[in-house]
Amino acid sequence: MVATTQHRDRTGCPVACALDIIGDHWTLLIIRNLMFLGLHEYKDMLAAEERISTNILTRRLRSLEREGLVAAAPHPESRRRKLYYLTPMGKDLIPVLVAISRWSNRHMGELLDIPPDIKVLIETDPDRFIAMTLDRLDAWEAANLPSRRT
Amino acid sequence: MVATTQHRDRTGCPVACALDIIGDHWTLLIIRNLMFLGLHEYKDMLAAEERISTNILTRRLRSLEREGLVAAAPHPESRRRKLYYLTPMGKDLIPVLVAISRWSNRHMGELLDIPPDIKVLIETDPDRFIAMTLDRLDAWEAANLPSRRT
DNA sequence: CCGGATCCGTTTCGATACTG
DNA sequence: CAGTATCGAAACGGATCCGG
Repeated sequence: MVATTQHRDRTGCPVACALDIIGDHWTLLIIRNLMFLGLHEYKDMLAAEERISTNILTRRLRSLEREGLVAAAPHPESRRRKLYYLTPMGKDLIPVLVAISRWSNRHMGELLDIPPDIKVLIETDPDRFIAMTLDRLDAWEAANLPSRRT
Repeated sequence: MVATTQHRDRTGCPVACALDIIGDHWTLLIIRNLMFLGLHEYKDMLAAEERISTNILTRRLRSLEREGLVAAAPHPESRRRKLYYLTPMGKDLIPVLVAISRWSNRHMGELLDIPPDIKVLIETDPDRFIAMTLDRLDAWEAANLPSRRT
């Protein structure tokens, strides 16, 4: 059996430790799917525009579950499907994603394709954007994870 | 000739675009070396605790220069050595690194090994920590890149 | 001595076909 | 439709070699 992600014996550096968990091409994209794009199912993420392949998606989801950033609940419509969602530890990455987005907006703005009002909001009032996003996630959880409403 | 980093034809998503540039295991560590650790030379980065290997370091430095996050100046003591430093675009990643560090502090605090006062500062007043860091970088540039003092 | 390029064995990734 | 098996492609890691 091969571990999906063995921690490299990195160091005590906060950046290095975090990168051991989120420092690959796909992990933050999955977090983004769950945080901003409302993609909570395997098939939805497969269909997302970056074209992740099936084994990679499975591997990353398992890794994220093991690390405690993502959890899965049974799907109400099917025993096989699952609803993936961010744990508090995963949701806590929102400032990272927002910082990354702001950097992209500043330095490769022409290439990007996001709604202008979001672009403006994220630039002028990132804290409000964060609060709105967290509210959305809470609402989703209240609607879809009734059993573990905190 | 093989490109050191071919942009994957990702999407217009700010997160995806940024990850095409900074989304690998080593790039952000090199940025960290330049931003926080004062490691401005090839040999210093090689000696840094994460043990990057020579070819990877070279490849990443070239990639970062090509992307415009890092630049190199001639070393005053040797024609062969170079002084690597962050461009404005590279320095602009500081909120990203700070956000990552804060996430690490919150979720894997016991594992980390950073000075307690820095840990407290970065948690209580990240903006001040950022300002201090940028001041340090400016001072370094004024001392080491006299020709391009802006 | 030092930056860094090259070669090569090993590991990881990724696309596709396939299974239950 | 979620997840696995397979296998070729790419990335990594380190030793070594080169040029100044």
